[in-house]
Amino acid sequence: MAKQNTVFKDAFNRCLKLLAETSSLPSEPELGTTLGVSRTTIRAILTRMEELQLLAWDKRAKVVLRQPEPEDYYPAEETDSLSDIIERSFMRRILAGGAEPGMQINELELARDIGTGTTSVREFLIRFSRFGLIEKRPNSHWILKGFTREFALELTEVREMFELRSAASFTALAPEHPAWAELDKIEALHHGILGDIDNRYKEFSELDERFHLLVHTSSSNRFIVDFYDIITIVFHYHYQWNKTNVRERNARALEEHLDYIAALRSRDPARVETACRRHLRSARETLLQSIQ
Amino acid sequence: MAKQNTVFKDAFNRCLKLLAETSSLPSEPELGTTLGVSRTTIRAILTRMEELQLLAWDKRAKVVLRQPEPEDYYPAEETDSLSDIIERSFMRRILAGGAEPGMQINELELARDIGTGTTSVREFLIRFSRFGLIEKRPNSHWILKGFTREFALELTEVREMFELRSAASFTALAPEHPAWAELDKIEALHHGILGDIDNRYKEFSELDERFHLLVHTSSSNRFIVDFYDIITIVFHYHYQWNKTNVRERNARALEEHLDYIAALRSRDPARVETACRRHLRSARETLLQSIQ
DNA sequence: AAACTGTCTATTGTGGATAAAAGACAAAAT
DNA sequence: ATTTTGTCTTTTATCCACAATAGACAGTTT
Repeated sequence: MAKQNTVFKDAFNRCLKLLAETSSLPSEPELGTTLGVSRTTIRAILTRMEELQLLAWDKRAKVVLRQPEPEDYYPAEETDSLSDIIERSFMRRILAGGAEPGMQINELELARDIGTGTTSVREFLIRFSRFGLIEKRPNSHWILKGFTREFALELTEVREMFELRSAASFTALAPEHPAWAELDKIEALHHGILGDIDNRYKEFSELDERFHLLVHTSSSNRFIVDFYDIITIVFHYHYQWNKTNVRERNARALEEHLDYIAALRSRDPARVETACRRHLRSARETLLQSIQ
Repeated sequence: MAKQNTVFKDAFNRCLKLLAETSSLPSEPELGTTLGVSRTTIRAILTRMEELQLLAWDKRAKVVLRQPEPEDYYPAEETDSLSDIIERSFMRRILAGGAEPGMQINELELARDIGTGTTSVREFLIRFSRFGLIEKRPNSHWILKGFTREFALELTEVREMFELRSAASFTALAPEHPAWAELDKIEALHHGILGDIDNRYKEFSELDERFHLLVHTSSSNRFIVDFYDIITIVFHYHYQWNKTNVRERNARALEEHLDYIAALRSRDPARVETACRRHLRSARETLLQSIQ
């Protein structure tokens, strides 16, 4: 099947939303910038819109003919990139199906299972290996090192070093640095969620990532920022399978965040360190609890 | 050309050395363990040795017929794995040929240049990307972020955090832990090289890696140990192109190491920290000097 | 003059094919 | 009863082909 046209389908769906809001579409380069794709893809989208009688297209004139209907959209399953599909499949496999440490991982079997070529699986595994959960035996299989207690402890040890350092450098940012404005927005969201915690506690996960990423980014160190990818993926999947006391846990974490944010604002190093340590300790406990 | 038989050729060459030392070779599984390859490869080696009239092989009997000659060996160029070749080629390219930050890296062009398929180049770039020197634009090229001063500073910042932490945990190792014995050996090598520094200063680079890896390993943290790969590759190539004052620099580093080793032995945290910091500072200076 | 479109080329993402290498299993040898 | 060998199957490493996507350039429009 060579390359899949998920980029086209996803951009097409997003373009339908744009189309719903105006009577004519802008120029091809402008659309390309807006949707983050090349002109080739834009032109494919416009062609398809013409076919569906959504648009009358003649050079610069791109007149909207009708509102998009639900059936004009490509189904959501078809817009996921192959690497996302492989990632989800793989994570489900190693988290669900009795993934004992030491287990062998077989590229070919994985590929057959997911219904994809070996090349893509292989590239995924190479990319994934930087998370420290799998290891390659050259000319042979991969080994699953497992989502174990040790893994969680090693991960959080580094996380704590990096976040303490980043939090310290955060206080040194100039007052006009955009990070402070972002911090304001994040704080406001915290209050918003806490004010309606029973209905909105599920929004925490995403906000958590946004907040910690902001802190890490202020280190201006690519290794620290890149490391946060590992945290993200681990917590992302962790949130999906540990559902005990989510509401209470999240409420507590939100309070800790607010304390942490106030400490950052105070620019008092000792206070920042205390607040940061307290929050990281409870985050670690939460993670460890979910393991066994 | 499908897969290259570099595993076979390399193992064959190593097997010739074994053959030179005995009158008959051991069993197939035993050879496999010794050379780190499967029986399939061992049997290919034995077959080849028979063809070259080096060996009379009949089941368990593997009688050496003559000593190997230089022409029995496969040439060294043919025993390098493809990924090693790609790595060297790539590093030469980005270090030599005016590698400005922001430059685009083209998989196809790189592959043509090296004379290999695109898949292997792609996989190399994915693996290499964890070193933070390149970055992928999805559906498009890679971008060289460059071996810049910022890169070196970010690298050494993390290195210092990790090494200080590792050095501290080193002092907590039980006296019977094998790391202490390895430390003894490393210390002896330091004295050996310092005693004949004019002739042996080039041995420093390898010893340096061995010493720091030992320290990092004592952290028992996979992320810290894995990070040392980045240091290794950067210093490896760094040593190849910065040749100014090598003798003096290495002599100084050896002295610093000895001081650092003595501090580790003392198990005095403050002393360890001082010695470690001093050495890391001068290592950073050396690296920075070579950049601009 | 600047931005846009038409057209064409080059590169990336992905499946498939194939030689090399690993490894499974039964029969044979110690 | 192990260990070794012969044979066979499976998997990995690598190249190649091709659709999707990006991107370049010249001609056209505002």
